[in-house]
Amino acid sequence: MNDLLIGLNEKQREAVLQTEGPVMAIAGAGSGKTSVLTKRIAYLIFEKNVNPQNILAITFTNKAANEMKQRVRQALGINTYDMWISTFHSMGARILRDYIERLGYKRNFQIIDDDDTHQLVKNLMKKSNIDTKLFNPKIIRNLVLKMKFDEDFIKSIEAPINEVVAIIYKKYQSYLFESNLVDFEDLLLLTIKLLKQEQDVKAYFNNKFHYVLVDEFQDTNNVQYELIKLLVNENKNIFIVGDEDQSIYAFRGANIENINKFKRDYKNYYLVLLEQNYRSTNNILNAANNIIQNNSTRIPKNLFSEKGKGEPITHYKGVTARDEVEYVAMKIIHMVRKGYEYNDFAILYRANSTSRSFEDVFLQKQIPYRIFGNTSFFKRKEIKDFTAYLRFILNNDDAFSFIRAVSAPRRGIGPVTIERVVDYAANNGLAFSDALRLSSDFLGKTASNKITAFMDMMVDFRTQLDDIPFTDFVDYVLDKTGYIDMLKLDDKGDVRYENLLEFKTILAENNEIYEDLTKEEMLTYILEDIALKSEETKEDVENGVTLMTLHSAKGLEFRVVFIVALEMGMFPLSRTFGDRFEFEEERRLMYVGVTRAKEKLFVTNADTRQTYGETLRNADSVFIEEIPAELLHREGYSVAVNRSKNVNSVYQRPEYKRQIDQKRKSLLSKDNTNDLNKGDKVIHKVFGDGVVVSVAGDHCVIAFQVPHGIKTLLKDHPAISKKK
DNA sequence: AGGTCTTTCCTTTTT
DNA sequence: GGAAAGACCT
Repeated sequence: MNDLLIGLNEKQREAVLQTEGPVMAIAGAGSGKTSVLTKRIAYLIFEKNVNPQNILAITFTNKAANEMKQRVRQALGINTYDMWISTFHSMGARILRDYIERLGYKRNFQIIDDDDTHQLVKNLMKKSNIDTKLFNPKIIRNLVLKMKFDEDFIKSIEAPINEVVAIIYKKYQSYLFESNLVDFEDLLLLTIKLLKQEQDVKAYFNNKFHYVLVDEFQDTNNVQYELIKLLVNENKNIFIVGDEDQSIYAFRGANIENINKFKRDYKNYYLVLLEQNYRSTNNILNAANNIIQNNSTRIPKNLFSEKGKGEPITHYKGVTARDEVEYVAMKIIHMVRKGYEYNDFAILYRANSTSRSFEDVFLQKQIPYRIFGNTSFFKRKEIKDFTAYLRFILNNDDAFSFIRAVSAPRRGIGPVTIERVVDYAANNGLAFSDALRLSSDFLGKTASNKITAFMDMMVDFRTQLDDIPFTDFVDYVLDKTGYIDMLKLDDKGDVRYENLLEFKTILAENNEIYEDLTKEEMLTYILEDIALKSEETKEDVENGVTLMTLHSAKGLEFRVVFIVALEMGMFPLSRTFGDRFEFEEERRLMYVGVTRAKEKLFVTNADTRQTYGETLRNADSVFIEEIPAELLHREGYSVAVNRSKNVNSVYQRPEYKRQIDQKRKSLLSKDNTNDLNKGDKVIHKVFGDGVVVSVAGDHCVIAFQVPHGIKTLLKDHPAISKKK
């Protein structure tokens, strides 16, 4: 048994050995948390003879769940197939798949993602004659989602928005139910409803899960907390690991208060503090400690390590954002020559959109990379279209998928016709599928013939699904629907076709995993997987630089980390400037980013950057300034400006000087001069109304209204005009 | 209904 | 600057 504990420090051992009763582990960044979790699972299984099926381990992201599975599998040689190591949402889906009929849904429910809910809310608003200009669908959707968590929430919304939210909430909920669809929130809320309502189901799971482990506890929201509480049985064997400094999901409702709730609900909990860091050098940790101590609401804590000081942190400031990217690429190439692997590098950014410029340059310089994030495979149009077909084949009441499928390619059934089917169903108390079948009763001949033809095709597909292998099935559907012909006219058709081929592979692979199920069940599971794992990457790069958001970097580590686009407005985001709570969350994100680095940290930014197609100058991020100067080594434009000579500076190279001079000239050539003085009111094309704070040379500082904040801009920029 | 041109909106972050 | 929605025409 001692093998298991080798390499653990005393605190870590406590966290592993204290198996009975509630345990709270406060684990600083890099303190070996994952290793503790895995070893705890191993200890339960090997030493306490706990059946793996009696353990529930919950994580936040798929990446974390996969990592834990892999660790358990590899390090411990345990098959994870029957083990419940999953995210909150996939756990919910797994429970609901077996019991959702008790709540009136059908077993083959499908999960719709956030993009879909957005679309749906918008459609419902239009249908209810609500002006989407007056009421932003995105805001309405968010309020509807909040109302799902708590119906009383409506009371806190002001008129007239509350009325809109009330109407849309009702329609949204019944639309999902009628279509047998479930959104991400439902995965948690319906599970809670189920466990509360059906005592035998609750008893089953309480009896099943003897040990519950929750990773990243600081990120739980109230609903997730409630769900955990329902799943933990009277033995209260619950183990939570968390670090309030790494709480970065408040925007999604994460509630640090849950730590206090835990203390109240599990009074005799055992506390373990893991403060020793095994990941980073002290320069990096000191930077992290210095940054995070600027946050007002936290319990002071200092990470320490025995790894020595290490290298200084490098701040590079590029002339342009392109220059910044080139620098990063150059550094990577140099370091690879010195013996680093591409895998050792991570580029972390605040917003997914930043990845684009890195992709461009990496492709050009042939630096292999892996990108995690929203340009997800499963969010691509062709994949969404095709899954819409699959979903509709399984469930003819899924009006949402019908609309998508029937319009790709276009086949003469447009919004007006669909609307009439939906209305007919609603007015006659029919299911959507029945209304489709009865279309000749209420539609013109042309329209109803088209619908009938489409439905016949779907019936055929349903038969073919059982009769032919998945790979052939995909070809069959693509061919019969005319999708292939449509792609031939699309200039991106080739890429789209390749993606669909990739999709075929995914189906084939899953075919093997779910071998003993019927085709329908198989497809249902696969579609569920796809809905929940929106973050799949193209895995084909074995050794590549990692590109990801700071959010998805949590829990990971890299020898070399670049935190990029560190400018006021970019990171921290300008919209957080006015809100201390949000601003401190940005800082925690920075803390997470910094503590990902094992050996070397680069913080980079640029003097000018294209945003919304305009060139802006943003000030350096405060987060750079919060790193003590003695830990920082400066390169690039910041040096050029501050000390005016540095041979390493790319800015010194004549071609860059020319570049930026030209850029400025071209910006100013639009015959725009603004006679601005402190206190003048201005209007900006993108940022709206603002007040001039100061003017210096060709630049000025303008304070814009809340979402935008204070910006430094070219005074004569054509987007700025003075208000009379 | 559907294709093309024009305008608008956009950048949080994840399941 | 680019995607997506809207306007306008066939």
